[in-house]
Formats: sequence, C-alpha cells, structure tokens
Amino acid sequence: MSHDSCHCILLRKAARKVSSYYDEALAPLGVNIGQFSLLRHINRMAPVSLTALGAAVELDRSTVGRNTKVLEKMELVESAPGDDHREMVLSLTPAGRALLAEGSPLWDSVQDDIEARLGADNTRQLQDLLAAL
Amino acid sequence: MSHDSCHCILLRKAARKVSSYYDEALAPLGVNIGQFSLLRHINRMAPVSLTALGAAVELDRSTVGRNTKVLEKMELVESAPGDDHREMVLSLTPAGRALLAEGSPLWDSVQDDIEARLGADNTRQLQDLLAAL
DNA sequence: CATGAATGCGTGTATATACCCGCATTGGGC
DNA sequence: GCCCAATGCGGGTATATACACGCATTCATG
Repeated sequence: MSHDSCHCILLRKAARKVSSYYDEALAPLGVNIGQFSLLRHINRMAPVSLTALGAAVELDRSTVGRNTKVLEKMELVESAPGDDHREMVLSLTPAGRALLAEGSPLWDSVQDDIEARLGADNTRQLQDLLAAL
Repeated sequence: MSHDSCHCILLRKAARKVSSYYDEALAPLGVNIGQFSLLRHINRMAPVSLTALGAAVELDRSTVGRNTKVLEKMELVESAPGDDHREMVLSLTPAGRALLAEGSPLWDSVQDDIEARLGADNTRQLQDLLAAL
C-alpha cells in the first residue's frame, strides 16, 4: 500500500507549497495569504467578533486574535468594543478595503493558475477529497 | 467557479485536521506526528546531518534544528559532531527506537482509517493531486 | 435584585515554519 | 601552505496555530 508516505505530512507539504504561491503573488501588498483571507472574512462579516471570526475560519479564537492584531498594527483592520462589552468587533479600515481591492486580481490569478494546472475536474475532485478528510 | 474557497486555505484546514488525527493517536507516546515523522527519517538516515535531514523532509534547516532539539531534550535523539566538524549528526537513542516501534502500529491505524474512509482509489488520487500542486 | 454559570478576551506557553545574519570549519586555486 | 569562497549551524525575529488560565462582563435563576 501507500504505507510509506504519511497523508498528514504530504498534506502539510502541499499546504506550505501552495501557501507560498499565494504569498509570492500578494507580497507586493505586504500581506500573506492567511492575512488576506482574514481581511476577506472581516470585510464580509463586519462588524464581527473574534469568536465569530474564529468560527468562520475554523481557527482558534486566540490564533485569530493574534493574527488580526498584526493587521491592526498595519492599520488594515480596526477594532472597537461591541455592544456586548465583552466583545471586540472588527472591521476593515479604508486602507484595508483598498488592499482587498488591489489584492483580489492577484489572488484570482493564483487561483486560476492552480485550476489550470490541475484541470477543472481535478480541482473539484481535490476539494471533495479534502472535504472528505 | 470555485472562486470562493481558496485552495490554499482549504489545504491548510485539511492539514490541521488530519494532523490532529495522528496527534491524537500518538498522544499516549508523548509525541506528535511531526516529531514522529522526524524520528522515522532519522532512524532511516542515521547518522544524518541537519542539512541532509532538512532536504529529506523538505523543511528549512533551522526548522529541523529546532524540532530535533525538542526530541533531544526528550532523549529520543542524540547528536554528535560529525567527521566534518561543521556538521552535527543525529541518530536515535534506544528510547527513540523503542518509541518508533511502539508508535508504528498507532500510525498504521490512522493511515488505514483514512484510506478506508476515502477508498483506495481516492487515496491514490489525492496523493497524485497533492503532488501535482 | 443578587449570585453563580456562561461567554468573550488577552496572555502565557509550546510547537511549526521560514528567512536572515554571524560564526566556525572546510576546501579549492594559486 | 594561504586565503577566500563555500558549507553547516545556531540564534534572532516573525508569523501560524493550539490549549489552558485568569479576568471582565453578561445572563439566568431563584
């Protein structure tokens, strides 16, 4: 069987490699794919709490908190106390929205490259397989 | 198209999720899948330098150095200066070999579970697709 | 309305991962 | 045999990620 290559390690390698594609494309904007993905989610969900954002991106709340703090320092995201004073609600700054607009075509192009390399059927198949894990 | 879900983010999610399967199985031994994978490689390649090990697992040398340092503290791996005095060569301690023997069936069982869930054909397909990325 | 449970966060700690810099050692050209 | 380039490493820094703990706030129940 395939009892030599660990599925987990192969997945990690693939994730690192593919991440680097997106990171390179977004590098001119000074953000990486993880940050860009967060910006997209914040844009769509704003004003959004850390907990809700974490649930949406399936990352630990503390992870999201630390990652968004970097985006705040870059002045792409701003946070304010929510109506519920326990919450911090996040939204994009104008600069954040601008970056999203600039980055979208770059993101699209990486996405298209990957789909072109794999083919449409294989792309769908890959997504299905990943979801089935 | 699939222009909503980022291939990269999906891959990362899948990698985290699958990693957790292996991690849970190996938890009784006190190591995670990344460490277990390193132990396997060191066992196969010993005595091996950090640079060679990094090339084998496709990780940065400094990453491998830091990860193996943890394994050294656990006394699963030992390091010694190589013939070339710039190199540090790694090998498993008896405890490391014992852990590898104990862990192998646990690793196999996660591997089997995944393959059973996907099916043999899909497993192969997934590996091919990951390699094509 | 008062109090204990639940919720939301920040921080500490640990691993994973990369890149860069500086130091030590080695090796090749002369 | 000497010197400079190449190689190997450690440590600094930065992000990614999770879990556990403690604090503040809210809410539900009596």
